Amino acid sequence: MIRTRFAPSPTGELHIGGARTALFNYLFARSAGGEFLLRIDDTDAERSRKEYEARLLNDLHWLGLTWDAGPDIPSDTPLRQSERGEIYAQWMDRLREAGAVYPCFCTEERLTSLREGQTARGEPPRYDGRCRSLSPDEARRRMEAGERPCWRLALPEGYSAAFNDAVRGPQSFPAGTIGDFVVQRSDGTPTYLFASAVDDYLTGITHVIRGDEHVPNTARQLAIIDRMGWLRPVFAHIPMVLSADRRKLGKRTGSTPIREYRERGFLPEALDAYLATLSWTPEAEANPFDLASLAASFSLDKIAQSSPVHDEEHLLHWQREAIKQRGGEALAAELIAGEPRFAPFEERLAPIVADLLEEAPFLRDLNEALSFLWSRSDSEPREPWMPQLAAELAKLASWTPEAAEGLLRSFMKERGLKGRAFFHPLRRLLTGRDSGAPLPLVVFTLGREECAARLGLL
RNA sequence: GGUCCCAUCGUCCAGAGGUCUAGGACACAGCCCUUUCAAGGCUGCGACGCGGGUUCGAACCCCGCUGGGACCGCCA
Repeated sequence: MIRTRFAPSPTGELHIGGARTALFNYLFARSAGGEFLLRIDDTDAERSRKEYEARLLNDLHWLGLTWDAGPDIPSDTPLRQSERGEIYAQWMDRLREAGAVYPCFCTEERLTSLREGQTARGEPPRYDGRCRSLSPDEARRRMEAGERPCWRLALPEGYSAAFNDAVRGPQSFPAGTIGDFVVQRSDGTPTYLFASAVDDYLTGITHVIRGDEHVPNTARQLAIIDRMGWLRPVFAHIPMVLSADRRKLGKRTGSTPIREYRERGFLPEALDAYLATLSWTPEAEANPFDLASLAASFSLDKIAQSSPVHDEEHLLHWQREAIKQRGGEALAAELIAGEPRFAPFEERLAPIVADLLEEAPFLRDLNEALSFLWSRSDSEPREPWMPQLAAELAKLASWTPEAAEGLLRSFMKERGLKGRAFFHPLRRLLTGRDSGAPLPLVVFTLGREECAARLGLL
């Protein structure tokens, strides 16, 4: 059974890059009839915040993603790393028993100057393995004296890692590229590298789909996985989404939180459809606004290897398409839900909404564009022919947009009025604006009485 | 600096040696439609980074260069 996971750290809000990683994991799992897990990687107690976790879940839900296991789903196995301390401790013991790790007493200062020296000499900065040669007795003595070491994985001599990436193909890391890395901090908590590998193993993750900034980590995690003799998951590193300045989409560089797009009125299906075009394209037959359809079209080997640039213009395009997709009927209902004053026009609202949504990509625009329905502008000048028009409108046999249009046209012709000379003052009076939906639709939506009232008949 | 990755219109994607005088979408420009602003329809603008190979033939394969990016934490 295919099983994927999205494992964000609750240290900030979900943004485009994270959402896209989550979506791809979701899509891949669903495309294979597998499971999608949500795990919270909060081993960094200092930076992790509970409120971010809640927001993460909220945003993910809003995007329409569902998971088969997650921190909000009751289970025997907690999916929050901060609650899995005992599990990591157990596996750390195994690592220790196997002699795969050693305690390191190096100070932060030494580590820093070590790095600086290496960098200055043009060497790759990495731990030099000094504490590896510490005798067990010495190590015990220092621990008993109160020193708190961190624990590093003892990389085999000449360790090099190779794996086959599902999107990037064969990858290899020459020996000597990485040094003995920390698996457990001196405060006893596991590092991401270790906790993540353990969890992926324990939860049966078959495919690790993540941003390609993690490629170097894979070599390290492979060292753990191989040392423990675990079955390796398939790794699929997807190109990171870049901001317009072509930098990593980070906290600082133009990474608008998903929450903000939501607040600005974007539709979740618009976000999903947009996200799906970043390094991937759904097949032509797929409905980009439907996650199931997207999933049916998804495949890892169709993911491009170059980094896409986040472009809000494109997002906006998908928003336009998505809102059209929703249709006048559904949108009219939402409009009323948000603004009760639209209620009186309920049964005539859909057509004008359908027309308007072509130019108004957001619900709030629709709201704005239609506010004339419940707010009259009585200060507009009335033309002498208006009461007569109102009278004819009142006698109209059937009240439909088509009938209204027919009457408007013939009335205009009979009076010898030119298009603009007729429509413009009418629009001003009826809506208080210079532009908007086609007048016949405006008239139809307002209704007989309201038209009569505004035209000065009553 | 080291390691790894990437390289098609301004942007997002197609393109898996001939069907490519490179296709679509967004943006932009023009035209049409039109009571208005839009939308829509049509047309246009616009790219295989450079240099070498391999091949009868290269956007697609190889090498080099250039450019861009990521990573090198007791962050994830």
